[in-house]
Order: sequence, then C-alpha cells, then structure tokens
Amino acid sequence: MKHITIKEVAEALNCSISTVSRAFNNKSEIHPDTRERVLQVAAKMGYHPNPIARKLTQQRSYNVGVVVPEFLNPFFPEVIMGIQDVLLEKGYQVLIMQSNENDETEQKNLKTLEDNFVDGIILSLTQESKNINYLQHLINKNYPLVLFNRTNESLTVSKVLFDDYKWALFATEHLIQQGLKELVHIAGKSHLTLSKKRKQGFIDAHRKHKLPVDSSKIIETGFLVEDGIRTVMELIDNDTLPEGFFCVNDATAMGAIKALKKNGYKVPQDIAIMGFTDTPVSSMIEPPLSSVVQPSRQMGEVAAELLLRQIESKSIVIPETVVLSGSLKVRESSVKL
Amino acid sequence: MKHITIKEVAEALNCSISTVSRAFNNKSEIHPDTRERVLQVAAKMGYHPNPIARKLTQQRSYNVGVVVPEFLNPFFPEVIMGIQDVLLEKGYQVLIMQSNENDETEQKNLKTLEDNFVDGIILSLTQESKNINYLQHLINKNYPLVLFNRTNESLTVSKVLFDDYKWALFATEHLIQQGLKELVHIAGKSHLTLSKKRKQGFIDAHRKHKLPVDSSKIIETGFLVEDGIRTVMELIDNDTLPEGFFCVNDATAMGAIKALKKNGYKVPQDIAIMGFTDTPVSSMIEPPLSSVVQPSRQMGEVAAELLLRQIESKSIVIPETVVLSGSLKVRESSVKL
DNA sequence: AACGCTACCGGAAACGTTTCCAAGGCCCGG
DNA sequence: CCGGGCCTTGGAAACGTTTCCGGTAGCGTT
Repeated sequence: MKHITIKEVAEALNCSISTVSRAFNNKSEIHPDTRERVLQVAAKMGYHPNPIARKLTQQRSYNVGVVVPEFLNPFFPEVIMGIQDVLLEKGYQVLIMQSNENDETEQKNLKTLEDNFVDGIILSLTQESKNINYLQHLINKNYPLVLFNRTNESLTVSKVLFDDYKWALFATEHLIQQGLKELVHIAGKSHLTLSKKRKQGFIDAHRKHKLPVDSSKIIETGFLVEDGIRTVMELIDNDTLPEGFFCVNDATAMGAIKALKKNGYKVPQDIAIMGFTDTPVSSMIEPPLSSVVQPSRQMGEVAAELLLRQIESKSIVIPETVVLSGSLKVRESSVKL
Repeated sequence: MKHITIKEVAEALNCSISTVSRAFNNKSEIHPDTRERVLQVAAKMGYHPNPIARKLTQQRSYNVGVVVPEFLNPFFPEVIMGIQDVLLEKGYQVLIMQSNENDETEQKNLKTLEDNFVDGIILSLTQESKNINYLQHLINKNYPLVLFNRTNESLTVSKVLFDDYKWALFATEHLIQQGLKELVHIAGKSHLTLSKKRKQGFIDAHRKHKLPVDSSKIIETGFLVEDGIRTVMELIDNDTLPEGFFCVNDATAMGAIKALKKNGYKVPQDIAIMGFTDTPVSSMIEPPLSSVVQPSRQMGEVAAELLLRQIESKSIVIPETVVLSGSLKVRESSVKL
C-alpha cells in the first residue's frame, strides 16, 4: 500500500522533480525525448501522480457534489450516469448524496459538500425544500451551482429543466382526446416549479378544449407510490372518482392503478391513467402505463456541462436555463378502446 | 470562493498554527480554555480545515470506492445507501462507479479508483467478470477490499453474501409444494458464486422431494429483463414450457411474465413464477411477483464495516465472510389456486 | 568575437495541514 | 530554594505536487 513518489522517479532517472512533473503535465517546456524517457520509466515503476498533492497545489478538489432527493427510482440514477459521463472524462470525481426527500438532510448534505471543498454542486430539490436561504448563501458566495429537474424560480442560478408545461398540456390533451371530460390531476408539492408547470399544463389543456376546470380537480400530494394510493382511496371514499387521472409522476400513477384495481375498477376501461417520466417499470405493470418520456441521461450531461463552465471560468458566469424536450409514450393505461 | 486557512485563524488569535490544529484534532495536548477560544473564533471566521491538506499529511484519501454492475434496479442503490450510512459517519467519502455489466469497464473503474488512492474498494462483480487477475493483484498488494453479492470463490478476500443456496432451495420447494413437478431455472452466468448457489438450491430441492432434475431444466442467461424474455421465447418456440419458473432475479422473472402474457399464457394459472431479490416493483406488476427478500441495505452496512476494519487495522486482516439471511415473500405469481 | 535569444532544465517556494521536538512556565517535593 | 517533571505552547519538518524564476548551453547574427 506504499505508493511511489515523483522523487523516487526523479532519482531513478537522475533528473530533477520538475522535469518529471513537466513530463506528466505536458506543458511542453521539456524535450520530447526526455519526456518520453520519463514517461517510460515512470510507467515501469508504476508511478501515478498523487492526486491529493496535486489538488493541494492547484487549489482545486476536482470533486463535484450531486445531491438528489432519492435514488431508488431509476430517474435520478440515470441523470447521475449522465453527469458522470461528462465529469469523469474531465478528471472530476462525483460525490453523490441523497436527501431522502428530507429538508434537513438536504441542507446537511450541502454543508458536508461545502466543507469538503467540492468545486461545484449539482442539485435537485427535495419535495419539502424550503431552505432556499442556504442555497442563496452559496449563490452569493459565487459557488458553482446547477439545479435540475426540481427547482425553485426564486433562485437565479443555472438550471436544467424539462419542458413540463408543454408535455403536461400534451398529456392532458391526449386524455381529453380519448373522450374524457372529468379529469383529476394528482399534483406534486406546489413550491416546486415542476409541480406548478405540470399543473398549469393540465389547466390550460382544459381551457384550450373549453372544458371546465377548477381547484377541486387538482389534488396536491407527494411523489411516492403511497401518495397515489392515498389520494385515490380518498376519492373512492368520497365517491368522487373522475374518468381519468393525470399524475405528476409514474410512482403516483402506479399507486393510483394499484388502488383502483384493488377496489375493482378497470384501467383504462373504467378510468384512464397517465403518468410522467417514463421509468422502465412503466411498461412492466398491468396495464402498461402511458407516460411522458424525459431525457434523463441528457439532463445530467447538460447539468454537468453547465457546471463545468462555471468552475472553469475565471469571471462570473451568467446563469443559464436549458429546457429539454421529451415525447409522449402512449401505452394501454390511457387508451379508451 | 476563497477559503480561510489555519494560518489566518492563528493570526487572529495571536497563537501558533499548531495550537489551532490541536484544537481541531482533540488530541488533548491543549488547555481546554484555549481550545474553546480557538474553536469559537474559528467558527466565527467560518474556518474549516482543508480536507485535502489534511489528507496529504495523513497519507490517506478518506475516499472509498464502490463498484457495482449497474444501478438502475433498486438493489444496488439500496446497498450503496447502506454503505454510505456507515462510511459518511466516519468521515469517508464514497466514490460510486458502475460497470454496465461490462468486464472492461469494471477493470477501468478499479484502475481509476486505485490511481485516485482510495483507501479501499467495495465491489460487486459484473456478470461477465473474468478479470480475476486484477483483483488478485489488489489482494496481493494488501489493498483493503470487500466483495458483496456477486463474488467468485477463487478469491480469498472478505465477502458479504446472501444465503443464496438456502433461499433458492426454499423458493423452489415452495413451487414444488404448489404441486408443480416440471420446473425450469432461469440461471445467471455460472462463474458467479451466486448463480452456482441458486442453481444448487434449485437442484437439491428436487432431490429432497425425489423429483427428477437434469441440466435441461437449467438455462443459463443474464440478469436483465430481456434475458428473461429471450429464454421464455425460446422455450415457447420449442414447445417445451414447464409448469413453473424459478428465476435468478426479479428482472428475468418480469421478463418471463411479460413474454408469457404476450403469448396468451396466464400467470400463475398456466405457469407459476418465482423471482429473487424482491425489488419494490415486484408488488406493482401483474400478477404481483413472489420473490426472495434480500436485506440489501444491511448488506451495504456490513460490507462497509468489513472494509473499515481492514483500512484501520495496521496489520493484515484475515478475510472474513458474512452470510446474511432473508425471507420468502409469496405473492400471486407463484400460487396455484 | 561578442552578444542575445531560445530551448531546456534545476532549485526552491508554495499549497494547508499534522506532528515531532524543543522550550518555557509552573508546581511540588526534597 | 532548587531541581525535576508535567502541562502547554511554538517552531519547523514533512506530506507530494506544481510552478515561478533563474541558469546554462548552443546557436545564429552582426
């Protein structure tokens, strides 16, 4: 477990440390022949520059923090894979933290990352996220920061978003085109931009098709399977089931389906369901779930690139918002035969 | 983005760097009063010891690498959460890498981690993993290493395993008790211990109940949904479908169900299915999938603790194998009514 | 022949800690 | 009253790099 140092390589080569360093850093103040020789000997000795020492002189940690609300559903893992694709390539390490949809954990995670001198942070807010203050503090310090997917509009910071409004509108329209008039939107927590946008899309689809819509058709809940179940159960108890549901994500949609089936309703014959995000399981459940496809991996890549730009620029970078588009995957759960 | 250093704190306090350092490291060679004063001023100044400099002197990276084959299914994320629970607590950072079930990527990941001077590695082999040599090289170097879930018996190294044999036997027995005689095991790649164990459990359950079993009943394939689909498709084409399937994991089981349903077979009425690992989706699909419950989070915790023991011990640690137990979750897919 | 320029290289400071060693002050026992 | 020991602190080396600065050799120019 003892590692070889630059000094030992220099001694073996009978040259100075600087020369060895130069050979590795390719800064061209070195004769190509020497460079070659150094590299060869170093390789033979199994030398790798100690990244820690390197980071110390360069005053950079080459670490980037990623904070997500959870990673049991495949959406966030896929985003992370996109992030890693870009950052590992550039020599950065990615520290992944998850907040368990919990406000305090999120803040603790951010603190931990800050204390660890990460060069930048990529973040998706928890559904409870109201600790905008801490984020504002980071922004004020000019800390490189990118938010994705779940954001809050009061923060002026780089963001990578999905065109939630548009696709919520399309998805709702799709339900309307199946001849459904009584729809309910199972919505996410309203302080997240994402929830607002999807809700607005749902409302505007009604307007566009001259259908009545009011707040009774929108039920705010969480992002979990249980939230979907609970919501539907309450509607059943009140005997106020609609003809179709547009759900804020696949998990709540799956919960809705589960609750409906358990109570003897048929999907989509009795009630149609539309999800959002299109997780791989969507196609596995019964009936296969219609959903909005989000380019999760790409979302990660873009977020990483925005962050890199902030990290590597000397001057202050103007926050930038990238909006990605998706597609509609119609399966059985939303189709009236 | 400029950080406060220990020097500035020392100057503000009009004391030496050593004193400040001591205050933070609690090594008690310092007067409690001074310690208190230092800590207060440091906190007021917003000082945090630079972890990079610290790592350099301590000759430790306080980084631990985790390599998993994939993390789209929830099993590995859950294990990782267990690992993080333990390691973050102790001040370690966790670098997560995924190999995409690909041999070469796995080796590259290990190299990257080694080059980054991680203090230890926790690993689950890819299904293709035959690059035992590289692992052996790490073991020989006495590099702290723990394998979990997917291992290879030729490596003498600490391992955290699930009692695959026992639960495969139980799961198969459960199918037999449903009155089924013609079973097929959709198995994983045979160089993984896990595959061998589950296969042996399948075989021994037959022996125990005096049922014939031969290699034609065991079909080796991968760990993905597609592998399950392909396997069942071939059986349908050959008109050699059994009465029940015991699948090496939930993904292949879900693939099997999908393929069967598409071809008009009813699960479990025509053919019963048993999965393995019990991912959260199991309960969502139609019919709900019976499966073996694995304590994934605990697996991560144990792996992390085994690794810590290796890292923090001065002398060589004798490899240790921990075997965890689980339970059988019987849902509809395996129950003959 | 003297000069300057370029190409290459070595020495040493710097990065921010930890930790070893030495030193000063104080208390206590003789 | 003095010496030894302990408690607390300061100074400085060390960790393994990068990078600035200065130096030398060789070459071409006048």
